[in-house]
Amino acid sequence: MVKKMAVLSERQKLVLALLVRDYVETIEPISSGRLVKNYQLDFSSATVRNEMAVLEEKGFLSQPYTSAGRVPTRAGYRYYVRRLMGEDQLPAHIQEMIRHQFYQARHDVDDWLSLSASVLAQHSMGAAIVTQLHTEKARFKHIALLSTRGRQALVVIVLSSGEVHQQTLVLDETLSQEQLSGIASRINQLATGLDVKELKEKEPEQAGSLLKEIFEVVLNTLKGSEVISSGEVYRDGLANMLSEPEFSEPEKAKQTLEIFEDQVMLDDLLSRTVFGSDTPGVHVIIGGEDTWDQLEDTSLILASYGKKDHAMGAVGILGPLRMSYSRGVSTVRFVSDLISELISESMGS
Amino acid sequence: MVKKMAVLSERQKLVLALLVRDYVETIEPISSGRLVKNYQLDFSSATVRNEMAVLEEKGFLSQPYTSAGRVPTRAGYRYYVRRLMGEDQLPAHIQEMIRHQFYQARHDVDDWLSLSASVLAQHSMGAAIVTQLHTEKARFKHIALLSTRGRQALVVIVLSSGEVHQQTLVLDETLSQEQLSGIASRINQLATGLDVKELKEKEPEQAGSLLKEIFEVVLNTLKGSEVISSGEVYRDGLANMLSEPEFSEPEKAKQTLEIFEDQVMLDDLLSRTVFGSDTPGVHVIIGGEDTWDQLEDTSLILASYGKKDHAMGAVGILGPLRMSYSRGVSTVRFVSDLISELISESMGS
DNA sequence: CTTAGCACTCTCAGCAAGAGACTGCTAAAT
DNA sequence: ATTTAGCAGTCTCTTGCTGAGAGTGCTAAG
Repeated sequence: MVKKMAVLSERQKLVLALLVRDYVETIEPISSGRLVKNYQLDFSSATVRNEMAVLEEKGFLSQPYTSAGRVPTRAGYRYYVRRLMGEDQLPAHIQEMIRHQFYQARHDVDDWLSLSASVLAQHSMGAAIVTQLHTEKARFKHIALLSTRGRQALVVIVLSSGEVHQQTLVLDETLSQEQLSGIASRINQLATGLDVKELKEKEPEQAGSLLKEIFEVVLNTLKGSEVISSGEVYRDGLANMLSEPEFSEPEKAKQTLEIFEDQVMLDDLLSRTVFGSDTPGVHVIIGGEDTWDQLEDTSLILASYGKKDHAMGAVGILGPLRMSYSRGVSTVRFVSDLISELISESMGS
Repeated sequence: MVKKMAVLSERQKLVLALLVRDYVETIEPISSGRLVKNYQLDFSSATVRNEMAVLEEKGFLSQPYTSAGRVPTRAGYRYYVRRLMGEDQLPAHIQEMIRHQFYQARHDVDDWLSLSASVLAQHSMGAAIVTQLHTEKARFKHIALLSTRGRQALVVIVLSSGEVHQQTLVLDETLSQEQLSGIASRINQLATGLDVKELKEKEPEQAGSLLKEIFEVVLNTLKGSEVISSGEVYRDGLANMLSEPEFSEPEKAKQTLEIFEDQVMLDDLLSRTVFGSDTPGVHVIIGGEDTWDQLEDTSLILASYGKKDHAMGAVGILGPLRMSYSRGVSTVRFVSDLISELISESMGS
């Protein structure tokens, strides 16, 4: 589905671009005079007014009330991001700084993700989300059973993608670590390398209820992993986002917070954008794009990380419509590339 | 340190109690007349006014401006919670409902915790925090090494308390699951049942750099577990809290959010209250209690769960000063007792 | 010690007036 | 045909004022 986009003259594009940039900084309706003065345009404010009127008619600008300055509409932001916004690189010294932080957490992959969230939050002045997830057709690789305390046991399942699932079980009776290890190695012998279908055939008929029970857990894990769903989600910078003036209205703040907390929404969003589309790179979702009503006043900048054929997760930031898109895009791109790089490096050749 | 508390007449206590309750519901300054009318007091508004003046002088009430109604101060809330508030039980049908939810998640201990957060958030209309943590002197119990993908490996360490730690490592070379299992069982033979000190003596001199490296990880884990620190933290109901009118001022909202996000603060708070004190039960922290400046406009209701000698974690809710303390306390108490019960049950005899 | 009565204080909503900020339009200039 | 200066018109925002209402503190009587 390709949307028809109105054709704008060069000067109209210029006016729109300047207006968006200025508005993002000042959060105040921008007047024609201001634009001319601030950017030393070589045409007059009356001309700008005429162009603004056209831009308004095409739906890119709006006025809070008659004869106030203009404000970009959702469509205005979209046009700006897709056609007008230059693609800045993140300044070299900031790149260096971020790299440095990552190399310090060299040994723990989970740390990379939570660090990413923190870095994104910091550099975007907004809220950040980082997910783990799995899209590859899953095969069973390995299971470990660990006795923790009393009747509790921890089940850790590793899939061929490298993804790890775990779950605490409460058993019917207390079992020693040796007994659990025994069960685990039986399952490992039985199931290594199999996918869901193959696994189902091997299901033990009546081989002791516990073995069967744990087999069930494995099966469910594999089944569950066929759905695109983010596992653990790292969030950061909520406070940043809520200090944006647009969220001083409690209603909007609440709305946006619910998105931030709502895993289901997030999964839907990711599978329909970064993971659903075949164009790689950074995706910008502005005001819900007429698809997600709840996101009316929120924009997201998202990107996947990991290899194309088995993407491993997504990173992104979340902010008001009026956010610095160019800064955001370059930050998200840089971080997602960096994680991809670190991960592929750590996977050896 | 026992604080001297002003002595109040019975009638003053009554006025304070009614005022707090009424204010919590209405969020409006309470006038003398209103109190008399609403609760059919058998003395006049003038009398109430006199009592209010006394209460104000003692620091329990304040006026937003000359001749408006009265509002409780932090000290007022404290006196109310410690001396005046009755201890309601959670209504039976709600207890039943919550129990039901928990029994549905019977098999996964982690689910209990995230469910607790959700239940607390729902029933308190505030934000909820649930932590895992460890206080017992830790001994090593078991380790598992799992090959995930390429050079990445997952280290899972179980301590004698039943606590589980895990970490992803990036190895120098790709190792097979068999090789990793071999290393794990060597460490298990070597270290099972030992504490930090004993473990240090057994440290392998030069037995292959990988074995040594993983041994380091075990050591650090044990060391780390001597500090009181919450592990994973479950949060819920943020949106609830931010829809409270007192947080419509962005500054306060931000302040409180930072607490919600700040792990260090939370650890400090917990170790100095629920885990630091020898009185068991529910702790109410009102407006930071002159100790935590950031909590000026926030109250917390906290309780630990698990057995006394090896407490396993804390649950709590977080809201504005003007929160329903009696409801909150009974909810937190019920949930923490319920988790304790479920856990001790699942630990067998 | 309690209470009725009253003067006083302070907020809040409403209204009017003036200033300021921009726009839209028209007519002249390029 | 396009651009621009000029100007009337529109809308917001601030300020000051007024009257109503709510609630207190004080005083003097019960």
